[in-house]
Amino acid sequence: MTDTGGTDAAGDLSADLLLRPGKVVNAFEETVQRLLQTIRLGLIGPGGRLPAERELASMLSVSRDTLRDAIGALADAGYVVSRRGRYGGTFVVDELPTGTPVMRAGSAGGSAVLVERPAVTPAEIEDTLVLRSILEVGAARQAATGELSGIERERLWQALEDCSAGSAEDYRRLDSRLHLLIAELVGSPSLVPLIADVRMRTNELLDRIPLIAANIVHSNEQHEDIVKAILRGHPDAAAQAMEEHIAGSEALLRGFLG
Amino acid sequence: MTDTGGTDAAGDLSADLLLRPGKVVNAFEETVQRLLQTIRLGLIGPGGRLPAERELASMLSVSRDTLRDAIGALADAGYVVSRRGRYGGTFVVDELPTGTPVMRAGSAGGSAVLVERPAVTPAEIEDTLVLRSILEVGAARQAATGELSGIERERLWQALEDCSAGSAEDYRRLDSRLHLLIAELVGSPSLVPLIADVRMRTNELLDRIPLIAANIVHSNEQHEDIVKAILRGHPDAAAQAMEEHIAGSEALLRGFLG
DNA sequence: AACGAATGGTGCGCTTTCCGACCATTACAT
DNA sequence: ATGTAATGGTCGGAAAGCGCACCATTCGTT
Repeated sequence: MTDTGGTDAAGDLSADLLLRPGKVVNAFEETVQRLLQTIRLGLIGPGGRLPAERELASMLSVSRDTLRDAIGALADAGYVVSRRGRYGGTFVVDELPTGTPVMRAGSAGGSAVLVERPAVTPAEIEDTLVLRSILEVGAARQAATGELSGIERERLWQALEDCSAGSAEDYRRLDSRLHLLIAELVGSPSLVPLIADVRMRTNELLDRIPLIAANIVHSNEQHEDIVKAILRGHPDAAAQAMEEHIAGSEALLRGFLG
Repeated sequence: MTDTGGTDAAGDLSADLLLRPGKVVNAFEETVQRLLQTIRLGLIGPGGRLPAERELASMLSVSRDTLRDAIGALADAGYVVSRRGRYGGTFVVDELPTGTPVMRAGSAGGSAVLVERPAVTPAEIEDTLVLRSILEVGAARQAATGELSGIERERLWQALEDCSAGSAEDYRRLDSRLHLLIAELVGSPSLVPLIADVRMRTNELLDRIPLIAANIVHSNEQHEDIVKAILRGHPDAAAQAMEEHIAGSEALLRGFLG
């Protein structure tokens, strides 16, 4: 076992918790997950167009080949379609496939396909929910702390209205969009990917339980409380509203999956 | 520019904020940073021994070659020494080198060395401080929420005492250790690397400003408040104590670097 | 109808990383 | 002394990823 040395008396600590893989696996799967995030979290909606391959590869710091492999996997899974020629590009399909996709090595040719995710442990559920609470509540509080420009206030209100007006099938995506916008308004670029990631994990859990119409109505009311608190600049109120909002789906998830 | 599609009216959103490189650079530099974290954050103290190369490579999900390159770079920089033979291994040196190390391509042979970090932008400072506030305050609150075992309470108290008793030169490391232990006590494995990372970033900033003895005394008093609040199970008190603690170094950093 | 620009599609060589096997060294056990 | 187990050190082939150049297709413009 790891020995933390003798200079200080403190016993062996959490060294193992830091010595873990950084990147999930390889550049290819990493890229697939990234693109899946932008699609499933609604940052690029149905019918929307992805940046050109060369530009996108540059954004993600991967080679164009790797990016094309990832796009190919997403195309096979039915998430995107590519058209070439001028004003062509890669587009998100109108109706997204259902189910929770994850990667598996392809059976032939060296490419890969998307398959169902196997299972989820109670520990992973708890991990996700706790982390989500910390990040989202903290983001709401910080968003209400800083000054917001007129444009930002407008965008926030617009996202709230979209979320209320959207149909049930669009709800998950529009909801993610609103939460992600709040994270963006905090003004800490590092925060956005973290919340995006934890929301992806949360959505995977939510996909396993039924969607109840009454919950949507309730969520929309809470969204309004959150947005109002942020716009008024009340950090504690925003944090509390977000906490209650989070607690709702936490109870749901613990009830169905715990 | 990215078009988010026409199905919903919401304008183009933060797509760019998600489409960014995942891993910092390559496996080698990633590994160096990881090892540097465990050393500089005090998870493995001076004189401490790293896990065997084969095991460590497995932990970090990199090949043994890459790991050895990273260890070699750290050895060149004076952080570790390797001894071979039975009961040998790679050990952290007794006196850590000073300065803020970062990677640069080696001049010969394909290896690399550690050099000084160039600069830091105000935006990056703000990003780090905001993220730190969210994570550390949230962690303190959550740590005070859950039940703690006797062993955990003991470790927490021990870390607090170590921190108070440590000399000025050890303070940064022992301080990080205490904060990281709090994160560990939350029980959300995903949280620990996040706090470790934001602490590394914070420490890099703190290394640029003078260390004042009075601040250490003050910090230790605040540490005691935080730990007591956690042990007593008062989430709001723990959060507030942590917030005040954070605010201290925030003011310091903004004053010197802002 | 012809041209040009933007885009996806394809092929090739180079570097990095990975994987497995084997060698060299050391300290403890016998 | 001898043996053995655990460790760092070294080598060679395989795979993944990268960077670049070039091809093929489709649109708008002229």
